[in-house]
Amino acid sequence: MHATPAAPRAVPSEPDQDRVFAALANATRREVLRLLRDGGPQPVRRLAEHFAMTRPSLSEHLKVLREAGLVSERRAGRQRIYRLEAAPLGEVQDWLGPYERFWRAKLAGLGTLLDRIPHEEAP
Amino acid sequence: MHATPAAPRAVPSEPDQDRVFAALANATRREVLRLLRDGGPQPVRRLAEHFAMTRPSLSEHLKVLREAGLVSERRAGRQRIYRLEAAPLGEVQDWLGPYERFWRAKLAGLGTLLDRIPHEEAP
DNA sequence: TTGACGCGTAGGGAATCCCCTACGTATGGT
DNA sequence: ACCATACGTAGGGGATTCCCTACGCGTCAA
Repeated sequence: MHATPAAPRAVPSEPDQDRVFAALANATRREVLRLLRDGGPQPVRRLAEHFAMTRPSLSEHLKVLREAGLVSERRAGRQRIYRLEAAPLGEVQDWLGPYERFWRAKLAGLGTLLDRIPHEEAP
Repeated sequence: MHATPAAPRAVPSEPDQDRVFAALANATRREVLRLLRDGGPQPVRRLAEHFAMTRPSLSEHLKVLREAGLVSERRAGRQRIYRLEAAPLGEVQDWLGPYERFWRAKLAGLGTLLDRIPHEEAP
C-alpha cells in the first residue's frame, strides 16, 4: 500500500531530522506553515498580522523554518517573500511509514498482536 | 486518495502536538521508538544497551516519550516494560495530510503551480 | 535480614529556546 | 537628500533541554 510512485528520496542525516522535528514543535511555526500552504507565498509583514508577538520574534521563527528547509525566501524590492517548501515534510512521512501498521492495528482492535516479535530474555 | 478507511480520530490540542514533535526532535528518542517497533516491548535495561549515555539519562528520555503518549509502561517484578504507542504518530500523519499534495507536486515537477492561490496585495 | 538488582528522581551545570527592545541595512517614495 | 518602510540581527533575561552523579524505593535471592 504505497500510494506514491515510490520516487527515490535522499535519506536525511539525523541532525536534519532533529531540525525538522524541532521546527515543528512550536505552534507559531506550524501556523506559519499553514498560512503559506493556504495563502501562498507571502511577505513577512502579512504573516506577522496573524500573531501577537513582535515582528523580530517572528523573523527568528522564520529563520528556524529556513534552516530546517521548510520555507524558502525570495527578495522582491524591500520585501522577503516566504514560500512553503514541503520536501522535509515528505521525509517525515517516509519516516512514519514503518510505524503505520501499528496504529492501524490499534484502530482495527488487533491490540497486542504486533508485539509478538523476536523475543529473547537477557541471560 | 485517502488510503485509510477514514477512522475518526480526536483532534489533538496544540500543546499535545508540541509535546509529540518535541519528543521526536531527538535522535535518542527516535531510536527508542525504533527499538520498540522492531524488538517489541522491552525493559529499560535492554533499551539502555544501545546507547552510550547513562541509564538515568535514558530514563528521562522515556519520561518525555511517556508524556507525549508515544510509549506506555507496565511493571513486571522489578522491571518496567516499555511498549510503543503509535497513536500520536497517526495524528502526526493526519497533520501532514494537507501538505501532501505540495511535495507530490514538487516530485512531479509541477513546481510553482500550487502557489497560484487567493492572492491580494496589502493596501 | 542483608545485599544486589532495576529503575526513577533530585539537583546541578552548560547549552539552547523564546520572547523582548534596540539598532543596522537596503529599498522606495518625495 | 531625506524620511519611511520592510526586514534582519545583537544582546539580554527567564525558561527549558540534556547530560551528569548521587541517592531513594521496591523487588528478588540467599
